[in-house]
Amino acid sequence: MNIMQDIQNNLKEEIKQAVIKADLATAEQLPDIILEKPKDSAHGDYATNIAMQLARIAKKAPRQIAEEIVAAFDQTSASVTKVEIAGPGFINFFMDNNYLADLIPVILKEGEKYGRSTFGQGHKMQVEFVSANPTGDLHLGHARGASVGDSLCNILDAAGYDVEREYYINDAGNQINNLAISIQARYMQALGKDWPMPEDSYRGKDIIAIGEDLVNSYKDEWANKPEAEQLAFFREYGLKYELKKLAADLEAFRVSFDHWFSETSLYDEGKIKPTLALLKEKGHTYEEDGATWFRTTDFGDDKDRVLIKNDGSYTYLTPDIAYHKNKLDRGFETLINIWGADHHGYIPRMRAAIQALGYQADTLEVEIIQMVNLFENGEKVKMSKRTGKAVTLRELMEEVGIDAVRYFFVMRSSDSHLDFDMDLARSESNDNPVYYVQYAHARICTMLSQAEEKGFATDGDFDGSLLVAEKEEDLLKRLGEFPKVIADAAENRTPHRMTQYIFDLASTLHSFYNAEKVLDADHPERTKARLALMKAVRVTIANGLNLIGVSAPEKM
RNA sequence: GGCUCCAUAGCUCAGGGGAUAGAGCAUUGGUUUCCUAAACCAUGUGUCGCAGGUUCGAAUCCUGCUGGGGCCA
Repeated sequence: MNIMQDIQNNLKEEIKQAVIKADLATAEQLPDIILEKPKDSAHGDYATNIAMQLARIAKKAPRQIAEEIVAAFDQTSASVTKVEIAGPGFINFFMDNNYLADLIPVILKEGEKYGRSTFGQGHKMQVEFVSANPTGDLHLGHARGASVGDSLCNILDAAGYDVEREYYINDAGNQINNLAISIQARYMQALGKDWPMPEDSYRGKDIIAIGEDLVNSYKDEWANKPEAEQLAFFREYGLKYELKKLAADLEAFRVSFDHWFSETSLYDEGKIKPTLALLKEKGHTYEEDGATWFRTTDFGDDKDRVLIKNDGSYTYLTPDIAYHKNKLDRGFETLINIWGADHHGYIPRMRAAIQALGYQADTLEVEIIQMVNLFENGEKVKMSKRTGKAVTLRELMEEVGIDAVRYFFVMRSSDSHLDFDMDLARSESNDNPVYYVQYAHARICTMLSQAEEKGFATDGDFDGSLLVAEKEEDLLKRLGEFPKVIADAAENRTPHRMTQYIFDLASTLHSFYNAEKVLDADHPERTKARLALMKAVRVTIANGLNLIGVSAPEKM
């Protein structure tokens, strides 16, 4: 049930009828009625530009058309109290807002389900995100990807899509060999040996810890074994250790995956060769210079790509194609990959692969997450991956708290660079948007418990018609928008809109709080109605916070 | 050199064909015998990077240019 949607659909239908009745256009000619919410409330609750759009079809001036529509418009059945024509031909509608209070029982009944809809119609999608190599700690970029990906999944789910979250483990490539030699070096160093870090080694703190762990468990047992045996062991040990740590860090960050997919399994289960054979069979490959090429230029890539190098080994692309084929074979209708900006160049060839496999190009969507810069004391924090001096997700969580990190990373549009202000995220002040929103929630909780203490009735029927103050109407309107905000954020893959919404809702609540008194013994009935409204706001803020993985504290 | 993201208030950013372009912060002033002042109210702020084009209408769409980030060669 979605009251706001019903009201809007009804209004659109009445406008349509009026246009036809006024003989301005036939039902076939009529474009979709667009209702927008004017920024200025003096322009009504809704406005439509239909008169301007019809100017060409009806061959009349927009304002003239608007006059005729208004004359034919049935206000009563559209729940409209006033209609105005304004500007170049906008028709502004002022709604009879009595229905608004009806939202409250609906919200209270639906509780944590409020906001959910069937908008996505169970469309099967898979979101692959983070997918960091198991060779080190998660850093800032992964953290942003994790926040955005998880929030997006929550939002898609709430909007009625059927979503699966997947993490792709790059456990087959050369990076795992580098992990093994890095661990070997740290192990030897932990034994007190003079062993320099190899050229391509990983230098994160986690690898040092692994070296020390190994010495504690095995003393120098592995130092004298044959090289190949050593490296195989370090490889296996390191992979297990890193994966466990990745999962634990993500879990702490309130991100969990439905499926961890191993690259190695593609080899073990023989998925690579059939994929290559399929591409060849469909005529998308050719041999040149001893290598096998994929003709991605047929699908808009700027040059063809090698699949099998002349030494017989695969490029990175080959298992990735097999992986995406596997995803599609699993029946997902849409694949969303969330990648860091450094991978954007990879999109055309992946898209080409999807098409070569016989799917529409837009079956694969790639959301690019732009870079994060960390600021502390007004200065950019310098980072270097090579030397292991990157700030890790775990450090960030400990430093500023999970709620702030999650909120800050979804606060901005993904395609903007993000300046992460450590001092702001840490600050327990009104500058900090996380606290601002959480405080609104806590504030309501306090009111509700005070109400109990003071003996106000907090349950049962209430008279919604007593909610007539301007700030009450503002709150109700915002509450009603929630399901649509979720659906819009899902459809456009823009989780940052959720932070905007809950910030606005919190702001409206704070404003109401300062203007009106809720607990008022002189007006018991109004108090009852306001308490019901407060509960509805509390539910909605909590649901909104939950969608972005931020807690809704009862006390602050 | 190719590709890509970005350019909007002093700062950080929303807005992605519609009316007088918004928010937070910063500035200045005010609000508490009263439900949490982590709050509220008031206050000024703009060549929407530049130039063309499409449109009844462009910050928004298209092209080019400039500047910055990133990736690739």
